[in-house]
Amino acid sequence: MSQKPRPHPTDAQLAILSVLWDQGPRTVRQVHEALPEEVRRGYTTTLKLMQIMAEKGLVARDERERSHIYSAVVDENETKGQLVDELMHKAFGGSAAQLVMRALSEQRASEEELAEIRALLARIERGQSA
Amino acid sequence: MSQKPRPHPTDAQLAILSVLWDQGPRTVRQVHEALPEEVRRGYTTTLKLMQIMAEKGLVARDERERSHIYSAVVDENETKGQLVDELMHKAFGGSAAQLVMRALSEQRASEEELAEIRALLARIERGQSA
DNA sequence: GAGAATTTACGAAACGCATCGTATGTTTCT
DNA sequence: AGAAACATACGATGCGTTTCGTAAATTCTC
Repeated sequence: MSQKPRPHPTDAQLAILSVLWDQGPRTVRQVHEALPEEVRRGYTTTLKLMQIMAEKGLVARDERERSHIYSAVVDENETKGQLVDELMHKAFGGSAAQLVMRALSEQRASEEELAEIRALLARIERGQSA
Repeated sequence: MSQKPRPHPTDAQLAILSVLWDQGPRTVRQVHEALPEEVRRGYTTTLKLMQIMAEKGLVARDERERSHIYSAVVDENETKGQLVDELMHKAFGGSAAQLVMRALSEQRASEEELAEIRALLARIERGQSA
């Protein structure tokens, strides 16, 4: 029950993970092409990053084919939760409410999104306890 | 119309800014002591960081006294908004709702906080804000 | 006034990460 | 077979940040 020393993903790594989360197991080439232009560099850069990520256990790779196939090891929700948690503590003293309020002020959410949030609130409220 | 190239604060810098936001203008020594133990290093480290932050315009300093007095230049809300915005784009495809929902799942908010959020939602809904 | 304490300034090292060039090996194409 | 395309491996470099040691100046204390 010792906490794993989880090195949280950097920006470049997160961009790669996002592709793998979205599209499932992919080759370096496929990931490279799928990266948003703003963050896409040379091919070997993507390759190197993914190799390092494999070393760190962020992704796994299947070497049976010539073009290795990479897949995300870390869980999408867990990772995003970590990032939120981190920001929450770094900038909002651990208060979820403050972060939420800032987020809602930052960018207008759509009607559907607002409805979703309201539903979630209701669910939390109902389940409350703790 | 050109956006200022705002170099957003790093973790160490954010910790310092947080002290200045909380406590107002302070000397290096005061900031240093106020830092949470987990992030506090040597005194000259804090000093150097604050000097660099001054160069970058994140903080201003008043040199009239021997112990210079530093104060935050960047706005608290704006900076936190930036950080939220950044995470929102990096990890949630720009969707505020997704970030909000993840944040609410991450850590239970208190009754008061939930009420605040509900109120904010209502306000957004009604007035469309802006 | 001498020595301790405090402060700023500054240089240097350590570190992590991103980026790329190049080498080397494999597959494909004609 | 030979050439071109493609893949991995790996070393090297650059960059920004953090961290600290040390020097120099000022203030405080006795």
